Order: sequence, then C-alpha cells, then structure tokens
Amino acid sequence: MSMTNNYELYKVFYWAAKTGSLTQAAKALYLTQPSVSHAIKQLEERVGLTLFYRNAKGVSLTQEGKILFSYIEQSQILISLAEEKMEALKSLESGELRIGGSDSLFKHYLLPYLEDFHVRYPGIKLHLKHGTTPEVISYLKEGRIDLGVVRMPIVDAQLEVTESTELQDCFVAGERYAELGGQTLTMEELMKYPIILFSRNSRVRMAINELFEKYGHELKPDIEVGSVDLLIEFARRGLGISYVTREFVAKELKEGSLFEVKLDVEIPPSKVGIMVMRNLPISAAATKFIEMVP
Amino acid sequence: MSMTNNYELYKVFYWAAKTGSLTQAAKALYLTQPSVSHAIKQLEERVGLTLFYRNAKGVSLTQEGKILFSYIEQSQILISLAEEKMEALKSLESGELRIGGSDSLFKHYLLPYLEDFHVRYPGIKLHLKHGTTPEVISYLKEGRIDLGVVRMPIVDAQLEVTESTELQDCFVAGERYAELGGQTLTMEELMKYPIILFSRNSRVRMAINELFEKYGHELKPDIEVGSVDLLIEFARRGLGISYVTREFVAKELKEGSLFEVKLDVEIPPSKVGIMVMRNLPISAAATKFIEMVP
DNA sequence: ATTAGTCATAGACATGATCTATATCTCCTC
DNA sequence: GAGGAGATATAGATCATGTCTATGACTAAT
Repeated sequence: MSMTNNYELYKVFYWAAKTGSLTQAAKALYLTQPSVSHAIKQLEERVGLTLFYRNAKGVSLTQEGKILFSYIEQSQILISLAEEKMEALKSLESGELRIGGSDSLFKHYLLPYLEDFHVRYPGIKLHLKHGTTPEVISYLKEGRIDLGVVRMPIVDAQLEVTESTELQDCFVAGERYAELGGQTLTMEELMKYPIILFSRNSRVRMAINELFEKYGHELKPDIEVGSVDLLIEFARRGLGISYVTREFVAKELKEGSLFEVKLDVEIPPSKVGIMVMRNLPISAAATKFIEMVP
Repeated sequence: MSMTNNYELYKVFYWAAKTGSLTQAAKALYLTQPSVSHAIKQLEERVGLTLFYRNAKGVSLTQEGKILFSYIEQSQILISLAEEKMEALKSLESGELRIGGSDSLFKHYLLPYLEDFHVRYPGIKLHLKHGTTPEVISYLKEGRIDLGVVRMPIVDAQLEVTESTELQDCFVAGERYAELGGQTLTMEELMKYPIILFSRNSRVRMAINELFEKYGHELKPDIEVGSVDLLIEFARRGLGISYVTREFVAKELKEGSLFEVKLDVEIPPSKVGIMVMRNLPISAAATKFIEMVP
C-alpha cells in the first residue's frame, strides 16, 4: 500500500513526459536540468522499471512509462483543478455562504448587505436558513450554517458574538388610534388597548414580557402573529397596537401610516449579534461578509 | 499554473482527511504526529484556506477542505492504481511482449519457449509479428516490437544481437528419391534433380544461393514456396529435393518420411539471433523472455 | 569538423522535512 | 472538580535529501 514513493517525483515525471524533454520540464518546474534528470532516475529506481528512452532530441516514454503516464496525467490534472478551485474559493469567485437567522432580520436588516455581497461576489452561493434563536444556535453548532444573525443578548461560551447595529423596539399604531399620537402612556393605559405581539418564542416577545413583569404587569396580547409584516399590517388596519422594531417600520413612520405610541418607561434597546463558533475557523466567504456588515 | 505546492503535502492531507486524525495519518505514513501537523499547517498556509477543524477527537474537514478532498481523493486513488500497475508490470503479472520474426522460426523454433513463457506469466499478452528479416529490423527500430528473432548474421550497429541455437540447413527428399539415401552428391549431381526452395527474399535462400555461387554454380529452384510446411510436404510427396533446416524436419527424418541428401560441400551452419535495440532499455517482459531462450 | 543541442554524473551545499520534547486543550471518568 | 487519556500545536535541533554548479558524454545537424 502506497509505497515509499515521493509524490513530488510524479510531478517531475508528468512534466518530463508531457514536454518530452528534461530541459523543458526543468523550466516548467523552475528547476535545473540535472535536478530533473536525477528525479526521473530516482523514480525509475523506485518503480523498478525504465520509464523513458533517452535520445539526443529529448526523452520519450517506454511502454511502461506510457502506462504510468496514463494514470499520472489524470492525477495531475485533478490536482491542477483542485488548485484552481482553491484559488477561486480564496478569492471568493466561488464557494458558498450559509447564514442562519430570523426571517425578519433577513428581510429588514440583512437584505441590503446580502445584496451588496451578492453583487460583489456573484460566484458565492447564498443559503439562508431561518429559525428561532435557539434553532440558529444549534444549526451553528451542527456546522450547518457558517454564521448566525440574531438578537442580543447571547450567552454561550461556544459562540463568538459580534455586536452589530442597535435596534429600538416600540409600540406603534395606525390611524384608528390617532388620538394616542403625541401622548405618553403608562403601562396600564397601554394595556387597555388591544395589543398585537409577535409569537411566543421570539426574542423580542420575551424581552417586552420581561419588561412589563419587572413593573408588575403581565402583557397579554389580543392578537399574536408570526411575522413582522403582519404586525405592521394589523397595526395599520387598526386592529390594535403592535410591538415592533422601530427601524423595521421606518417607512411607515415616515409616510405616516403608523405612528409611535410612547411609553413612560424606557424600553431598553437591543442589539443585533452576529454569531460564529468560537475557536473554529471561519470560511473566507463568511469572514468577508462579517466585514461588510457594520 | 501548478503553484509552488509540494505534492507530498497532498498525500499527508489525504490521509489526515481519510482517517480524521493527524495521529492516524502519521501512522499510515510512517511519520510522527508533529510532522503531519506541520505539513497540514503548511498546506493550509500555501492554499490560503483553513482545511481542517481541530477538535479534541481529531480533525474534520471544513467546507473548503471537503472540496479539496473531493479532488485529491481521486488523484490519490489514481496514483495508488498506478503504483499497483507498475508493481504488476515489474513482477510480470501484467504487460505485453511483442516479438517479431519469421513464421517458420515462430513455429519450429520459438513455439516451446513461447508456451513456457505464457504458462509462467499468463498475465503478459504476447504479440507475434511476422515479417522478413529487414522488416523485423525496421519494426524494431520503429519501436513496434520489443525483440526480433531472425537468422544470423545480422550486421547493424543499432542492434544488439544475442546468438541463440545453431541451426543446420540441408537438402532432404522423400521416398521417390530413395536411391539418393546414403550417397554424397556433388553440386552438379544435385542440380539434376528438381529443387524446391523457399521464396527469394528469405535469409536461408540467400545463404544457399551464395554458397552455390561461391563454387561457380547457380542454384535455380524448380519450385519456390512460401512456407516451411510446404517445403516439407512437397519433398515428402516426391516433387523434388527441398532445402530445409534440419532441426525443423527432425520428426520426418526420424520417422523416415524424409531423408537427408548429403552434399560433398559443407553447408555452413547458421545461428538464430535475438535482436534488441542497442542502447535502449528493454522491457521487463522482454528481458525475462530472452533469459528463458537458450 | 564544428556547433549546439540533448541527458548524465559528481560533489558541494543548503533547504526544509522530520524528529524529540513539551505545551495546550478537551473530553471523559471517578 | 480533579485527574487522566487522548487529541493537536509549538519550538528547536538535526540530518536527510533535494538542488545547484560544473563538467562530461553523446547525437544530430550544419
């Protein structure tokens, strides 16, 4: 099994056979002719067969040399392809980037960066895998994604988290509750209105529930939805007051279809975190992407 | 084109990936673990990508490492196959042997050796290529055969000729000319009988013509044939006196269907020569075959 | 005959592969 | 939680061997 042959010798053999000249092979390999001559001789000794006819014009393969060449040629071509591929991966001309996160973060936060990245590195395939924070963390630990984008705080010793933009959650309502514009409500006052919250297992939902509990209240939603788009839509249509991330409704706030309902309690801002596995190397594509996200 | 990578590193990479352990790879390669660790690190530096995740149980491939492996694995398999094939060629389990010569030498002289060789090395394909002496020589020079078997003398500086058995040509006749048995004829006397000779361009024919010329005679055949079998058959049926190689009619002489017609001039014996190209390496199979022929 | 190309050989040299020894880390067991 | 058994990493010394220069030998063509 795999004799004690130096594979480097096959490279020399390949070029000598391909060019039909030890001198040419030496040039291709940036070696001197005697080195090549010596290498070929050594290969012949180790294989135990004469591989080349030497003549005044160069070298040509013997029968046995031809047989060896038929294998080695394929082998060398594969190595060349491998090296090209590695070059492409390194320069991000090729490869893939697998990102985990919530749909809302993909849509409202990550989208422009994903677009930039795709335009700049069109050869990289993007795989977006959505899930809740704990799901994303396990995808990461299973090696199914390269990085995860979730709400902070994340406390996990195995993860390395980079804090990204700060996001401010807030309550918003539509025209139907126009009278609340400009007012600052207490928690009790707010809770008299129908409340629309994101589904139970989300980070944002947990955060606002905790905040209310801290002040001795229990915030129970009248409507519970599974997407940020629905939170926005329901609020616009006057079905209640939605708790959303202010940055995600920037358009609606600006055009006036939604307005913020201020609370007398400060809602702590939350940050977006970009997670990768601590102590595990990060792919070239992932490294570049993280660089591009502020 | 073929970066400055040492292909030896790919061998280490292959085993590390295959075994999932630098320690195991080191064992497979008869190296120490630090050597393998160092080699992998070097490969990663040269490729510019991290290829392995290191963990407490061993190593596993990164995405990029997996891609590299898919190429390198094929490449290594080809090299292994090549090495097996070379081993087979060297040990004569595989390969081919191309011999040139005349049909009569194949049938009457070489046949038993060819049989022996085939029994002993059944994996070697035998190619027999028949032709006249000059044809055989050019086949040899064109590299279309490994060795040639012809009548001596051969004078060609490019050829290396080994003399083999000595053959004695002689005149033979069948029952029809029974009165010649035991007699010794002169050339003149012989020429009164119908003579059967091998075709003009053969070595044997040239030799006997020269011999007669030397004594001032011109030996013209009444019948000219193209095979030794016909020489024998025609003589047996009494169509004339055939000039044949005595060793090739040993059976007929013994059983009495032919007898020798002695001449008062000594016919010089001729040797069989085995030719190979001088200064060119000889295949393992050809070397072995030449050894087996006395 | 000369020249210009080929490959082979010899011996010096230096690169770099490999080793030993040790550190570091993680997982698993008690 | 302490300790052991396994893994890989690091550092530095050593020495094998790949590589070079210089030269030789040979061939083919001018």
